[in-house]
Amino acid sequence: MAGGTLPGTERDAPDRIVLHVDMDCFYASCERRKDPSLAGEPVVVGMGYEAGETHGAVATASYEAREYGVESAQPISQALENLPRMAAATGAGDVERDPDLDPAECGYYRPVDMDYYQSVSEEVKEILHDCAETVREVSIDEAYLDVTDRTSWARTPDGSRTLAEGFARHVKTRIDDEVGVPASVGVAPNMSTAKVASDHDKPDGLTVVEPGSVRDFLAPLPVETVHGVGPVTARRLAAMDVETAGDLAAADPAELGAEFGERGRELYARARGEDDRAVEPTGRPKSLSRESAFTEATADEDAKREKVRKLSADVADRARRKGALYRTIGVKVVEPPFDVNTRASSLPGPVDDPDLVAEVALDLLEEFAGREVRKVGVRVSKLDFGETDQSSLDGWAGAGDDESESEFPASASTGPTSAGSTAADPPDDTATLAEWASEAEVEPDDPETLADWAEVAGGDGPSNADDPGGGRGHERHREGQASLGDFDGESE
DNA sequence: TCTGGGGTCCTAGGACCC
DNA sequence: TCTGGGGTCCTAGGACCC
Repeated sequence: MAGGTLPGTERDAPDRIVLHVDMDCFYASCERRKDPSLAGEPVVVGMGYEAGETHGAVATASYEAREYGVESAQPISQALENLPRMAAATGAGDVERDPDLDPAECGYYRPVDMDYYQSVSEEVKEILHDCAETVREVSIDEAYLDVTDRTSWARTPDGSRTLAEGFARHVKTRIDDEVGVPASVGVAPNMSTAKVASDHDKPDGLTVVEPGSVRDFLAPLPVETVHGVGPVTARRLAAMDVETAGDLAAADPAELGAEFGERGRELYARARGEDDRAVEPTGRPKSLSRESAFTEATADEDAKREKVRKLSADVADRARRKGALYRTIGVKVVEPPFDVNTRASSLPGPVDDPDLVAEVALDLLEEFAGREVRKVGVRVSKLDFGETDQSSLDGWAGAGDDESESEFPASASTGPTSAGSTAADPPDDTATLAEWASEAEVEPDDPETLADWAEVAGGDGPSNADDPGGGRGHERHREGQASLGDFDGESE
């Protein structure tokens, strides 16, 4: 900081200027950029359904579509009741419409085109990084900017507005002009207030909350507008007679702490506009997952396993492309009506091994054999980006380039600590793998899975490769692991 | 309202160690 | 040997967000 400042006087540190940029109904806006004839029309972007189908859920509805009661997360079937689909001629996502319907009362339905949205998002983020030193990208359509050193809370000469407001308008206009999608922007002295501000006047809004007026701005708003208060918390707060952010700000923090733990105090602070968090650039992801619903609940083992295999391959592939090793592999199994189960198991060390993801995931799935499921998911976590050192030299060669991995299974050449790499790697590495194997033997916790690990870890690399579908892998090595095989449960 | 997909963080209980 | 307390890691579930 500036020379001569006394350590004790930092209380006078200038108020920060934080922008929260929130793209308006982003997917729908992207569809409009792709097809300008959709401008001003009701647009619904749906997930989990094919073009023309009625299965899936609404990802984003344009504001025009919202007028008809279409909401995010709504089942498409219900959205269609509120807003029928426009006729075929208008685009790939549309089918023949009932001739009795008034076209003026119909909407345009589009399936999610994530690659395209991602590319539009990157254009926006480029502008944001151009406008601020520090950008925290929260999601595909949302980011925080700390622009304290780019502008000021001072007012323009005529006193009509702050310089910060002008700066925010500049950011907003650039996005509109250069990318062609609308954004709402909130400006405030901290992140949580900026977040509320950006939401205050959507779409195409710009809300500035100056340092002295934060409490007054928040006070009248419904408590759900505080970031972190969802339906459950709102209901519990209502039972305590807390209905607005002002009520929350005036509540007894000790009571909130007793009722909600640390989170209660956090929400209390936010409602008071107190938030010291620095805007920090987005870190590495903590987990990667993929999930997929069945058209209708099924108990068909083959169907379940097939889906889990596919999801496992997708997740492993994504992890590899991101350079992530993972130490925990898990599944999610959703049973009707909507019971979410998760199971996970951790490996002794981080790996990049698609076959292992599938094996462990299928093992975990076995617990649900014979039960109806409506959705399954696969997740890897305890990610390790191998930030470390020298291993990158030879470990990186094959990353993201499957073709180059000729003699060993995919798992053998990609990660520094890949489980399959025993055969090829220096003694150093082998020692680690031997440890894993022995660890597996002394902990008969989850016999099948551990058998698999032991096999993979101690294993003859290439034998691991010839399992194209990842299919019935269990028989393959049950023999060699007699001591662990004893545990063999209901399967087979 | 019969519910899509991808994340984060927190809590609670159990295992295990000192 | 018993008892107690503290710390850490693990898994499962829940709430929340976009």
